[in-house]
Amino acid sequence: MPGRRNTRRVGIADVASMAGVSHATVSRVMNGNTTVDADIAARVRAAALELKYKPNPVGRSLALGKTDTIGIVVPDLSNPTFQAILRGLSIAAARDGYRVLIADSSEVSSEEAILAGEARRRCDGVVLCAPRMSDAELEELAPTLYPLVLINRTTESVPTPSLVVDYGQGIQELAAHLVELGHRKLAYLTGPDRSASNVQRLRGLEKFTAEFPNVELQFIPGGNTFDAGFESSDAVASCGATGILVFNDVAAMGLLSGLSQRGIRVPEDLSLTGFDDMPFARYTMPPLTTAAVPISDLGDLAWRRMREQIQTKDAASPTNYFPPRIELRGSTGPVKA
Amino acid sequence: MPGRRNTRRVGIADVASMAGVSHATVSRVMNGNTTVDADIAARVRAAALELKYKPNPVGRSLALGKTDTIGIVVPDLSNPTFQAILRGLSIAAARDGYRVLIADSSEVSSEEAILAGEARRRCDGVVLCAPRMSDAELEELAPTLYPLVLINRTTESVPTPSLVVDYGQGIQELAAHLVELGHRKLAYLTGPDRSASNVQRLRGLEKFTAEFPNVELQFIPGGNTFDAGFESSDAVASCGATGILVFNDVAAMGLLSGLSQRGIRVPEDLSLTGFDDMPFARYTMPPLTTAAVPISDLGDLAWRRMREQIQTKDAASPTNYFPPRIELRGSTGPVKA
DNA sequence: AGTGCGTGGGGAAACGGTTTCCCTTGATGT
DNA sequence: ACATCAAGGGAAACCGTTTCCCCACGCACT
Repeated sequence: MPGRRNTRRVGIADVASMAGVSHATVSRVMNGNTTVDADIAARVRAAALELKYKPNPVGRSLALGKTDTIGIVVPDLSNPTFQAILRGLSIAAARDGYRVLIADSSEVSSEEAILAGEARRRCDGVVLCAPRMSDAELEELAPTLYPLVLINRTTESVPTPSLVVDYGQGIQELAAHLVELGHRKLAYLTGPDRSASNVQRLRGLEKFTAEFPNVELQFIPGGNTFDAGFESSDAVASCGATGILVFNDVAAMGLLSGLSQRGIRVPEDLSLTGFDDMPFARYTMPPLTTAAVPISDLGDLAWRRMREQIQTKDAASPTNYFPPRIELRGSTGPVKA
Repeated sequence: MPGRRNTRRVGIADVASMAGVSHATVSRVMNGNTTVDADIAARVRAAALELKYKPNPVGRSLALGKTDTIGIVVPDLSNPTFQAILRGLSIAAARDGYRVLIADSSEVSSEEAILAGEARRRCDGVVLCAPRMSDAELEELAPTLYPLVLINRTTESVPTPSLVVDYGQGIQELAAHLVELGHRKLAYLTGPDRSASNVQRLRGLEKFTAEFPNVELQFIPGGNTFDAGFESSDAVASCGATGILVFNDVAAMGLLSGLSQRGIRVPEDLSLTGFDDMPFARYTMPPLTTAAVPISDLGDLAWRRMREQIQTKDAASPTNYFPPRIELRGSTGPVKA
C-alpha cells in the first residue's frame, strides 16, 4: 500500500461524493471550467468549502506536467549578491504565482550540475547563478535543463538567456576616474582567483592599460572578505600606488579599516574604490566610491526571462549586459601633491 | 491528454523495456531493493545509465506521499536576519537531502496563513519565521500544518517546536552594562511598532526598570533602518541621556553616523549599543557594543527540530530560548564626569 | 413524431512512479 | 520422483489530479 493513509487528507473524491457528482466534475469546477451547470457548480463549491478542500499540488503537477516552481542554484547563499538576486527573483516569481526552490552548491563546482539537474526535474525551470563549472560542462548541461536563465555567465554554442553584470566596464570606469583625479600609479587588489567576475575585472583592466599606457598598474593578491582586505593593508601601503581598486566593497571596507589603523588617511594619502555599492558603502568613513550593480533588478529580470521561456516556446534570448553605475563618494580624491 | 508529450522525457517504462524487465523491477533496483537478482540489477542499472534515466520526483512524491522539501515563510527576505536563517536552514536541510522552498509574505500578515498552507501542501513541513499574524490566528493555523517549526514566536495551547531569541534578556544585559559604566540616564531608540521583537525588547526593559528604579529610561521613536537611526540623532542628542540602546545594529550605525556628523563623540560623549552583531558591527568606528544572536545556528536547529518531527512521529517539542551573547566593544564607555 | 445536433457530465485513461500480491521457477529434501 | 519451500519478478492497484471520449438527454427543426 503506497503512501500513508493514516493522515488521510481530504481529496477530490470526498468532495465529489459529498456533492453527488463525479470527481471529473469537481476538477472542472475547481479550474473554472464554465461548461458546468451553475447549480452543480454551486453544490460542488459548497462541498469543497465545507470540507476545506484544496487540490493536492503534487497530483496536480503530475497531471499538468508543471510545478509552478523554479529552482535557483547559487554557489553560496551567504554572499549578499546572491541573496539579493534570490530576493528579486523570489518576489517577481511570486507575483506570477511561482515559488522558488533553493539549491546551494557551497562553492563545490562538481555539485552544481547534479543540483541543477535535480532542481530542473522538480521545477519548471532553473536559474543558474554564477556557476563555477567549466565552459565545456556548462555548454553540455545547458540544453538538458531547457527553461534556463544564466546569471553572470554566458554560453557560446547554445543560445541561453543570460544576464551579466559588466564588471570589466565598471572597473575600467573606476580606474579612469582615478586617472582623472591625477593618479598615475594604481593597484588592483584582486578577488578570488577562481571567481569569474574577478577574471572579468582583470580583462577590463587589460583594456584600461591599453588605453592608458602611461599609467602604472600593479596587482596585489586580495580576496572577497573584510579580513582579506584588512590584511592586505600592509602590502597596499608599501606598494607605492596612490589609487587602489579593490575587488569589492567588503574587501574595500576591510582595507579602509586596516589603513586607518595604520594612520593612513583616505582619500588624502590614498584613494580607494570598491565594487557592488552594498547598502553600507555610503556610510563608511569616508563613504566609498564604488560601482553600483542593480542586483535586485537582476533577479527581477531573471524571472521575466524565465517566464518568457515558460509561457511562449519562443527562445529568442539575447544576453543582457548590465553596465554598473559609478558612485563617486568620499574615498577618492585628487592625488597628493 | 494530460501533460505534454512533445518533450517526452525518458521514464521508467523505457528503462524497463530496454532491460527486458517490468517497470516494477526497475523501481526495485533504483531503490536498492536487494531481492533483485544481481544479473538483472546490473542490466537495469546499465540501461538506466545509458538512457540517463532519473526518476521523476513528482511521480515519486505522489506515490511516496513525501516531497523531500520543506517550506519557509518569511515576512521579508531583504531582512538580513531572515536571510541568515534561510541560509542555515537550507544548508542543514541539504545535508539530509532536503530542499527549501521560499515564500515571502512581504510583511502582509493576511498572506501568511495562505502562503503557509500552500507551502505545507507542497512540502513535508513548514518553518514559520516571525509570523506577523495574531496569536489567535496562529493557534488555529498551527495544527493544520503539522510538521511545523516556529521561529521567534510561540504557541500556547498547541505544542509546537519553537525557537525564540530572547531579545528581552539581551537588551536587559546591555542596559545593565551601561549602568555598570555609570550611566544613569538611558534612552531606548525603538524599532518598528508592529515588530514582535521590539515588543520583547520593551518587555525586557520593563523588567530592567523594575530592577533599577533609580535609573531614568526614556523612549525615542526610531526604526530599523540606517536612515531612521541617522534621522534620530537630533532627538538623541537633545534628550539628555548618556547611554543609548538602539533597536538594532543597522539603526545604531545610522545614529553613529548622524552623531559623528554633529560632532558628538562616541563613546566619550555618548555610549551606544546595537543589537544583532551583524558582520560589520565590529568594523564601525568605534566598533559597536551589541548583542550577538546566533542566527545561522537558528536555521540549523530549525532543521533539526523539523527532522525530528518528520522522521519520528514523536512531537516532544519544547521551546528553545537563545540568550544573546553580549559583545563589549568600543561604542560604550564610562559616563562623562 | 422522428431525426439531427449541441451540451453537460460520467467513466476511464493518463501523468510517473512505488508497493503489494501472487504466481512461477528452481532448489532442496525425503 | 514428488512434495515443499524460498526467492524473484510480473501484474495490478494506488497516489490525486486533469482531460479525453463518449453517452444520454433535451431542444429544435423537418
